[in-house]
Amino acid sequence: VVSQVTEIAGRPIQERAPASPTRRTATRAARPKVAVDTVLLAIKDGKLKAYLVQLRLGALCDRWAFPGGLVRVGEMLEEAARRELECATGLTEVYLEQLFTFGDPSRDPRAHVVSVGYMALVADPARIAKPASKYARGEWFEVSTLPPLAYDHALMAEYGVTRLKSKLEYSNIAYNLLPEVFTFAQFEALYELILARPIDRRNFRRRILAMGLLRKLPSKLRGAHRPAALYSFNKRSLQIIEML
Amino acid sequence: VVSQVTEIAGRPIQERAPASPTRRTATRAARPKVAVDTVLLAIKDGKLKAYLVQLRLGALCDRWAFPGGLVRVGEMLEEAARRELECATGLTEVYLEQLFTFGDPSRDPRAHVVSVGYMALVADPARIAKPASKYARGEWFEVSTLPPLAYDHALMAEYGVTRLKSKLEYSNIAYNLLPEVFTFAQFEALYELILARPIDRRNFRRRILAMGLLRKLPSKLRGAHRPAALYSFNKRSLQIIEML
DNA sequence: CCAAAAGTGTTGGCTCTACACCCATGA
DNA sequence: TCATGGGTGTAGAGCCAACACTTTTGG
Repeated sequence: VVSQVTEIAGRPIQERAPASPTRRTATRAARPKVAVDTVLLAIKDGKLKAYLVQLRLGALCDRWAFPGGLVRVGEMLEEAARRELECATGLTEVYLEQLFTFGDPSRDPRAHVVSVGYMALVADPARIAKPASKYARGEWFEVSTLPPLAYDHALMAEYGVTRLKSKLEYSNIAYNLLPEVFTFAQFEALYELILARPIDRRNFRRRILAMGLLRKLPSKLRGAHRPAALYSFNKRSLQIIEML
Repeated sequence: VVSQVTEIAGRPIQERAPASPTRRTATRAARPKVAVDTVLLAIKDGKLKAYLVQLRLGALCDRWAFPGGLVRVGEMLEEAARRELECATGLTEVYLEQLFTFGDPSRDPRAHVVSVGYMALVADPARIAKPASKYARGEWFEVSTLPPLAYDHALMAEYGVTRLKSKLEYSNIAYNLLPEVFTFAQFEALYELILARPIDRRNFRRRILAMGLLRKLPSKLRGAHRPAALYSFNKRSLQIIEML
């Protein structure tokens, strides 16, 4: 009943040259497509927010979704995610991390599209450019009150937030959400905000400073009150460290 | 040699390419394909081993690889992984968990195939059937001394072992690697084996038993020496618990 | 009675948590 | 001088790690 011939080795063996893709695909069995989608997160107005875009055209054109699109032949997954993210936001050089791959055939009503979900973080949510023409608009939404989302993007949002929460506890990932230089109060507020629980200031400060993650800068922030010491991360690359 | 019977019979999806500019399929340009590959792990002869298969045909036919293959249209990713795993081993009902998605266009020299990597665990490595005809043979290898692997499967193996190690520390995932009923010594040996470090028996036993993860059975194991109490897991479903 | 694996408690050090007041500045 | 947010220390509890001998059985 089942012919194994098609997939000897589980992979198409007769396709060694991408020379004549058109004619070949015409006769070939339909295959799922590959897309990437990126949950872009940032702190804005004291809230954890996600960036959503609205498609200009198509069946789902009035629904919000995360920026994403099909992966091209010869393209790395992360490269595709960066390309689509830049197209939607103008951002380059963001922190990017693979979340999970969503393959439910019904997640896209039009076709079977397997989507590799990414999480992206930016420190400065204001530095978003107008989206490219394929999108009608883009906007930041508080993650706790997202509008109805296209595809399975609500689930993706959950994965993103969960990953960020847990990674805050065992890595220095927070450096992606803070400016180069910040006060300790900002750092602590970030943790309280995203983990959604109060943190004892004295214990937290003692522990964090003891682990040598931050560098105290000579300058101070002058404002309406007692000046705050300024800090910056010693290493702006991902380190796995128990934070809490 | 191309027979689409499998695909078409399985779940035909009319791909009519709606005029959507975002995820456009209109020209049927070449797209990356989607595969799944599964790192199957088990404890055998007191070692952590992975199951590898050798392809019967194709360019890579003398290289070892993890069981896997292309995802069909309309198929869930995990479903595809189970199908390929059963085809290679006869096993059903294994524990399966998504690891990571590997998308390097050069990972498969023949075509751009994005592969969703899974980790599978079995308690009884002896219960492996002869692989289906597409494979020449299958064998268990110690994970520390794997033979040269096809594709990027060496990397996948690393992801699998790393995931297993870390998940042993914060979940009850071990129930997938032990029989229904076991002695505490077996349980502890599993941890020492996979984490590759000695564990203090008294501290470990006290902590584990205190967290109520295991149920002590009335019977005892009789052998050449002092009989050992038998235990079994209270819940044989994944629980996130700090174990170490 | 011997070999081999199973089973068991205590102590000291360290870490974590709880908790409240003074400080520096600009307005 | 006052309002506001920045900055600091201590003590008690609980947890964790280190550590070695006794028990039970089969041969």
